[in-house]
Formats: sequence, structure tokens, C-alpha cells
Amino acid sequence: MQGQEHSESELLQIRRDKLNTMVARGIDPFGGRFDTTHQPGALRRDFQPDLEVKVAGRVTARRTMGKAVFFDLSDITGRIQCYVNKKEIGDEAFELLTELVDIGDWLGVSGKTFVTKTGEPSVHTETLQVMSKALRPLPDKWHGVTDREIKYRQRYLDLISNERSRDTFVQRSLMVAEIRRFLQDRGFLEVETPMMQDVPGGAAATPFETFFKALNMAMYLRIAPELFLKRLLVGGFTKIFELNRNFRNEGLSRRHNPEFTMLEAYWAFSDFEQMADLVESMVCHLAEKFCGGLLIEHKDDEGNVTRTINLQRPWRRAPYKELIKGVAGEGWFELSLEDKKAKCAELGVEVSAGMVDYEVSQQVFEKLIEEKSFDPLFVTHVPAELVPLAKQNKADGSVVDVYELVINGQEISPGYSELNDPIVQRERLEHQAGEETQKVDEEFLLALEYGMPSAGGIGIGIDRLVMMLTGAESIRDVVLFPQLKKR
RNA sequence: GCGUGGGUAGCUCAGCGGUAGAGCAGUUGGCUUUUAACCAAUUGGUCCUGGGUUCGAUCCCCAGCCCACGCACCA
Repeated sequence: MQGQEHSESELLQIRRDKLNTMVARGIDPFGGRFDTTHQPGALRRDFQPDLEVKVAGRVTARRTMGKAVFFDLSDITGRIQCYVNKKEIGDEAFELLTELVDIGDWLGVSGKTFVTKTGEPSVHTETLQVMSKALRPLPDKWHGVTDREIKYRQRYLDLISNERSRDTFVQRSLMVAEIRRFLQDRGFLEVETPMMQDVPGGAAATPFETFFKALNMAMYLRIAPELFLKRLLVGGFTKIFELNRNFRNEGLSRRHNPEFTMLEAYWAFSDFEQMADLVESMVCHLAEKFCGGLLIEHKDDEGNVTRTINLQRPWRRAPYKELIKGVAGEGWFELSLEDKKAKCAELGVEVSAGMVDYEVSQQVFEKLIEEKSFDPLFVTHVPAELVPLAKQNKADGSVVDVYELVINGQEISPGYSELNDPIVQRERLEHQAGEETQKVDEEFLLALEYGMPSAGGIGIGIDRLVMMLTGAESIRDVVLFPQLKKR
């Protein structure tokens, strides 16, 4: 809060004066229970005339015409217009509405529905109740909030004033609910595993560290739930999923928020190809339900289509190495490290000095394939170095049985045939730990020794999936409160 | 971390080496079916912060803060 030594600005003072006047007149400015029959948007969408209704919402517009007033009540569902006639409602209530209520206040209204002569579904107001007095003015009624910083730091103002933001977040909520339903319908049980972990595993990101006083030990916010979900496979949960937050202590970008929502699902006795089918059908199901079909159009603020993503099945599946050869030449994998780097310069792919062989190839993949693939692409036969938790391919041990699903120029979902051989798993984790000075999760390896059923597993980055389906250009447009630097 | 752009009224924005403007919101008056209501009048500013240059800085220079975009980082 700001200091009180400065006098309040005029706008704020006027609203406080109105608040005080309400109190002086015995009106509670902060309401109480009000049993609504409809939400504003729902009432307008499924409108019927001559219905006694009670609605509540924020006053987002007011048109005063002498002895009659029109005002809009809004919430996340939409808006409904209310009409007030001075003669009918009485001087006291009319004055409350025109002199003490501001745009931004929350009101509860009872009355009968009707249609005005301009065809607007409306409520003919009989009673008014103040549910909350707003002490600060709302953003511009026409442009809304456009300042990115305000949109993100004060998301409520964005939601109040920007329909597109409201739509995106409502859609996200419905999509997440639908994903849960989709999996539950197929026999998957939702589980919750620790977000505070002793050994942060299941991915290779830098974790956030915290401290647990009671046990006098360092702990980490999870970077993935994978190693705990696999313990549950050992325990006999053969179809499970978890849909919740991961935390990675890395840079912010249009595609990265340090806490992001991940779906992980495991299906015992399955493999990566069956998991690919599952993801394909799930994403298509969501697109048909929420986007009206399998062609997803991304639009700019003017409504021009900027990109069309075609989700029609079957989705393309291609081996990692073939894709790289396609952009870097048939002989790519026979080139020495130096020649690969030289070729990268030719191709306009930046590589850093310390990169080893497979990292250079991965860089080519990311810049020339991933970032340019908008229609779905399952990348298969990925080098084993990149994925220590998946089964090696029986015919070619240098690659693993996984897919990496790319849509909209981003990795949306990996899927594995999960490695369940405890001896091989130990070797691969210790090899990786040696390279990156990571701890090995001994409790996980212990669990594997009791027998983890062979299984397919997937991860789906929910934020990126929602970006793809809603056409959001930044992850900050699909995360309600994205991480920002402290002001 | 680096580079580029930005920060002006509650909001959306213009402006510029001579001390700040519009629209909306607000305030006052008018108006009993309007909807970006309308008509008339009007209030409102740490021009992000701190230095510097200058007779004079919102403007030019330096440093800092925050935001965006790109790069780097990133299973």
C-alpha cells in the first residue's frame, strides 16, 4: 500500500465519499448473500422474456437518460443489460443507482426479463442491492487494458476489460476438465505425488530449492512427477495420470514460465506408439469440442488469420535422424564434429563452442525442424543420450523408443516406452549424474528392483497445448498469473 | 546475462529544448427504451527514478528500475 501522507487523488476521494454516504444512509456497501437465479452471460444467452430473475454482477456500463437508466452487469460469463425507471423503483433507489453507484461496483438486481425496442435482452429492475463498492475506477471501457504489465500483474483488470482474455481462460478451464474426463473415461486414475522432493528427478532442469525446518533438510520443488508416478506403477496402479504444476529454475520466455502445468500419464503394458495414438485422439477430441474442428486458426487482434494448424489424422511420424538428414544433408551423421559445426554456420544455425556431437544435431533439430513444424509431427527414434528414462530400441541401441510430438513450432508432448530394467536404468542415471553432477534417486531405483511393469508414458505441456488450441502467442496469455520480476 | 523498443492523466494514446494535449472514465447541468447513448460545460499530471548538459529538460546525455520482443540458457 502507498503512504497516506499524499492526499488521495480526486477520483479515489469521490468514490470514498460515495461509500461514506451509503453507510450514512444505512446501506451496506459490501453486500452479503444474494441468491441469484442466473449468471449475467447465461441469462443473456438463454434468454426468455417475462421471467422473474435475480442476477448479480459488476456494473461495466451505465447509460443515464434522465429518469431512466440502462446499465450492464457483467462477470466472467458475460453481460446482461438492466433497465431502471425512476417512477417504478422510487426516488431512493434511483438516487442510489445514479449518484452513489459507480461503474465498477457489484450489484444484485431482481426483476422481470423483457426485450427493449432495440432488441436487447434486459432485466426490468425492481430491487437493487450493492454487493461491493469499488474504490478505484475501471480501465477504458472500449480499449480495455493493453499494457502488458498491468494485464499480468493485475489480471483481474484484464479479465474485467478484455473479452479475449476472458474467453481464453474459460476455455482453458474447460479444456483441463475435458482432459481429466477423457482419461477417466479410459480407466485412468488421477493421483497426486509430491511437489516437494528430496531428489529432483524425471527431467534435467535446474530446480528451485527450499528448506524444510522440521526435518532440517534441503528440499526441491519438483521438475517432474515422473519418478513418483513410476513408483505407483510398481505399486499396481496400472493406469494413472497426474495433472499439476512443475517448477523449473530457468529463463522466462514467450514459451517458458518457471511454474507450468504438466500432464503425465502412465499405462502399464502399453508402449510409446499406443501412447502416441492416445495423445492424437485426445488432442483431436479437444479441438473438435472447443475449436469446432481439426483446422485451428490463429488470429491477430484484428481478426486476421495468421496461422492455420491442420490436426487431421493420421499425424505424420518420422525418425529423428531422417528429419535431420532432410534439412542438413544425407551425410550429416558421417561428418566430424568440426564439419557439423561448419555446416551449421552454412545453415544459419548458431552453435556454442562447448557443444558435443549430439547437441549440435539437437540444435539443428530445434532450429530447422521443431520451430518450423506447425502441423503435428511425431518425431521418433530419438538418440538415447537425450532420453535416459526410456527403453532403448531393440534393433538400434543408440536410439530410444519414444516420440516427441511437435505442434505449433513447440514441443507439446513426449511419449516413451518406459525403461523398467532396474540395472540398465541405474547405469543410465549414473552416467547422466556423472555428466551433470546430479544426484541419483536411490529410492526410485529401489522401487524398480521390485518390478515396474512395462508401460507407455506421456507428458503433455498443458500451457503449450492451450496456446496451440486458443492461438495465444505467449505462455503468459494462458497462465493467469505469469511470473514477473518484483516491482 | 546481451541486444532492440517502450514507460506521458484512472485507462487508451498523441506530442516536444521554452514548462503538457485528445478520447474514454470522473464532476456539473439537460434528457423516460439506450447500448462506444447523446448535448453542453468542466476537473484531473512526480511526463518511471536519480544524476548531467543547458538560461531553461518530459524531450538531449549517463546510470538505474520495470515491461515487451529477440538472443543466450532450457530433456
